[in-house]
Parts: sequence; structure tokens; C-alpha cells
Amino acid sequence: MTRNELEDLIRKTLEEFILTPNGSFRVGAPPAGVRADYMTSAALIFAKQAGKTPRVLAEELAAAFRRTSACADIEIGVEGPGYINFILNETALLRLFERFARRRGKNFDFRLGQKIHIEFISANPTGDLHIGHGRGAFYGDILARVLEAAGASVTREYYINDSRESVQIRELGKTALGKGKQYKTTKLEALIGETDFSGMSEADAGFALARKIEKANEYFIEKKLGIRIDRWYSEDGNIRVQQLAEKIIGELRVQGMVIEEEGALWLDTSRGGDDEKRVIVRSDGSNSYFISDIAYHADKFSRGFDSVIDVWGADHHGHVKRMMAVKNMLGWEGDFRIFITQLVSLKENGTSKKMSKRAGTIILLEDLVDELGIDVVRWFFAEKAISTHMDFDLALAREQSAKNPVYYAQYAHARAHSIIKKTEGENMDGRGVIESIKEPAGRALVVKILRFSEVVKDISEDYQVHKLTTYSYELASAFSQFYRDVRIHDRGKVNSGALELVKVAKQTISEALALMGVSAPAEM
RNA sequence: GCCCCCGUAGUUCAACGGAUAGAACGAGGGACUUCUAAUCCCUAAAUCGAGGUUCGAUUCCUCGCGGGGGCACCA
Repeated sequence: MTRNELEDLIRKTLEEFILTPNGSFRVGAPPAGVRADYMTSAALIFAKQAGKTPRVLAEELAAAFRRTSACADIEIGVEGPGYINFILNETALLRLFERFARRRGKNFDFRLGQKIHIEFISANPTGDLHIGHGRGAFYGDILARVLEAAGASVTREYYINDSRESVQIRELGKTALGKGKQYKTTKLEALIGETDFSGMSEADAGFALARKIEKANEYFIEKKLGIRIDRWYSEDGNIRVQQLAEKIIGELRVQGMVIEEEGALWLDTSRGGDDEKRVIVRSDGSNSYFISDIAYHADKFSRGFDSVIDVWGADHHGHVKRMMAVKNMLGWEGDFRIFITQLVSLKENGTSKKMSKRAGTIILLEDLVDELGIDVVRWFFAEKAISTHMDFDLALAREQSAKNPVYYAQYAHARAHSIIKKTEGENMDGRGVIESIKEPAGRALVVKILRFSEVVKDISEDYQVHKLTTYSYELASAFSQFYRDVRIHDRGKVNSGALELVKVAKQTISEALALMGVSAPAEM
């Protein structure tokens, strides 16, 4: 019985004890040191509602579980204040293992049939990506990979703020025409040097230069970061040219949601839960960023996704409330989530400071990847929850890159590969996987492998992608311990059951790494 | 002033309201005649403070302290 099946059983049983269990319980791994595969605190949570002490309810639930045929191969015990612990016996584990092994890398069905849209990175086309962009880039990419593994159909999109109307494109245009120096770097100067901007307006020159920068960024993201983007959504081509903003403004006017004041047009987002009204058309007649983004989101929601996800940088947090307000006001259908990645600051000599182009304290993502390698960089970003504030110490990152846990996980994979290769053409001894499960290290490895599906399910529900690094490390560790304790080549023959276990372990490590976009080398 | 995020071993990070707060790096000690020692085993080491809710709080609430970010007719 998998954890999901166990959850269903507990829910059903609870309903027999209490008519409608009010509240959520969990089934999970017990803390280290407790001998059990799963535990639930359901009895503690529902004791009051059932009118019993937790311990009594736990005993009664445990007795009910034991009576079901599904629990025939599971030892059920009540511990402490009322935890119910489940220990799967070898037969049960073998059955689950075989079912898991048959799956062989196929997607799960936790979010089967769902259409999910995820917008991430969306860096301005005014320069290179720096390490601050790395958070959103890898978080979005890994989340998309996990959602796909959970069975969803995911569209990955990158919004390019390249509207000829925008202030930044006009500023970029001034720089291109030699009339300003915003965004200027040696790299940008070289780019300007190879283009003829003569006769162009500031807006057109800015747009032309932005295209060049953008093409370089797209190449970098796809080729060097290994991030697939399904659609590069140009604001200029899709919003400005199509007049999407104007259409939305028309709708908003009809619905009486706008206010004209001080020569500008405002949207009264306070009706949807925001604090105050926001400018959508400036007094000079140009559209604000906000109305473009509203138009963009209206477009997204019109495409019929079950779920729309935005991954934004910390500097956009003030924008969350107003966009949610717009969703409420316009009645967009679908689940909408906005994730904010916290800032990356630099740490030197023990003190942290903000990255600044002017002060030259900016680290480009490309330089980091060139220096440390993409696998190390991916793991580095993947292991931190996006809500943590990263203090990035380049010296420390360099020093520790050789000791990055990513190598540990990759090493386990390479070792498994090597073992499997060595068994080609050798005599199998016919032992079954069950023999390996009888070894503590084998049992632990099987249990860890089976958790893979739970990790995918959990992340597809709570979006906490950093769980993948923890899991991958634990899986590699379980494998290393199995390698220590159980010989695959045993006295001239191959322990066929152990070999099968190694094969599935290798496959699972490789899948877990793939969800993070990390390679699984055959040798190291 | 208002809003958001954070505060856990020396360091970088975990911990869905649950059992003895887990890892890694660093520190100290041990294991190579190997199916890959980039490994394995052992030791020391932590919840910012004060209240509250709860059978139970690192987790939720209030206040305080400390740090980061945002409060534009920039994006």
C-alpha cells in the first residue's frame, strides 16, 4: 500500500468513527530513529471531535485498520501520545517495489490532464542575467519539470518588456544613438557598434537593440542554463501592436472601474482588495506597465489554463496584491499563484551588500556557470527555499563547489552504472529482490526509492521544489549504504535480486536529478 | 509610517502544528587487498527575546529586537 492509498484508508476509517472528520491529518515518515515506514497523527487531531482520548482513538483506529485486507501485510502499532505507526513487511514492500519498477520513468497522474501556465524569469531586455535572476530561472524550470512529471501539461512562458512605448526601451534607444548611457556595459557597447541605428527614432533604436540583447539572453537560457521556454512573449508584438491594453481599458471603462484624475487614468483596484487606485494610462497618454501586465494576464487567462503561475522577483512583491485584485474584478477563471523569490545579496568579508551595477558588485549568471559548471549552480539554487534571503559569497561558492552535494548524488549514480555494466554476461544466481529487502540496508533503499512518487506528489501540491535536493541526497546515501552492505558480485556469481534493486535505484536517482535539470553521469 | 520576507550548530541550508530539531561543509577520531574511498562509521555543536492559542509550537497569533526588500504617472 502506498502512502496515498494509506491516506485514503485512514480517511475512510475516520469517517466511520466521526461522521465528517473536520480538519486535515497527515501521513508521513516518522522522525529519525523510529522504526516505522509511515505514521499518522490523525488520532491526536480528531480525539476531541470523537470524544475520546487520543490514545483510545488511536487503538480503535489501529484495530479497524488491522481488520482490512489491505493491511494484511502491514504491522500497525500505537506509540507515544497516540501516533499510529505502520511497518510494511517484506512481501508488501516487494509488491510496491515491483509496481514502482514497472513504471520505468513514466509520468505520474497526480495532476493528470491539467493545463498549467508558468511565467518566469521575464528579465528586461536591457542587459545580461545576473545571479538574482538565477532564483526565478531555476525555481520556475524545476517547478515546471515536476508538474510535468506529475502528469500536467505545462506551458512555459517568458515575458519580454520590449514595448516601444516603455521608458526603458526609450532610454535604451538613447544609449544606442549615443545620446545617453543607461544600461551601458562594454558588452553593450560592442553590440551597439555592430548595428547601424542611423535615422531611427529613440523607440525604434531601443527596440532594435533590445532584440539583440534578448536574442543573446534566449540563447544563454536555452543552451547554457538548459531551460526550455515554449513561448517568448513580446510585449511590443503581442500587447502594443495588438492594442490589447486599449481593449482592456475599454472594458474597464464600460464596467465603471476607472477613475480620471490629474490628467491620468486610474484603475480602482481597491474594489478587488488592493489598498488604493493605480495608474493605467499616464498623463502623457502612454500606457503604464501595470495595464500591459493586466492585458498580458487577461490573455493568459483567456487561453483556458487550470492554473496560472507567476514567478516574480522580490522587487515585484507590491505588485501581487493589485494583480490579484484585478483577477477578482475581472472574474478570471482558474487557480492563480504568484511566487516571489527573495533577493540575492552579495557577501564579502562577512558583510552582505546589495548587488549594484554602478558599484560593479554584480555577478552575472553566465560567469557563475562558466566557473562552477551548470550542475553545481543548479543544485546551489535548488537547495534553498525561495523565501530565504540568499547571501551569496563567491569565494565560499568557489571553495565549496568541489564539495557540492550534487557530486555525491552523481557519484552514486555513476557507481550504480559501473556495477551494472560489470555484471553483463555474468552468471545470475537467481536470488530475488526479497532477499535484498531482508537486509536492513536493502529495505531502507527500497523504502527510499518508493518515496520518489511521494516527493513528486508533495511538490506538485505545495510547490516547494527544494525538497528534491534533500531527497536526492538521501536516496544516494541509502544507495551508498546498500553498496557497503550487500555485494552484487558474490563469489563468482551475480546476486540477481540485488542487481535489480541497483538498476531501479540508478533509474530513480537519474529521474530525481533530471527533475532538477542536473545530469546523471555514467562515470566520474 | 505602511506592506512583504527572513532570524535554527562555527558556516550554508532542512524540518506538512507532532515523537529524541535533521543534513552538508568546517572541527576531532576511525575504516581502503574495493562490485568506483567523490565512499562508509563515530564524536562535539543550534531554535533571537517575552507573552498567547494548543494535549503538543522552530512552525500559528501579539509585542519587542535584529537583518533584507518594497511603498512611482520605473519595470
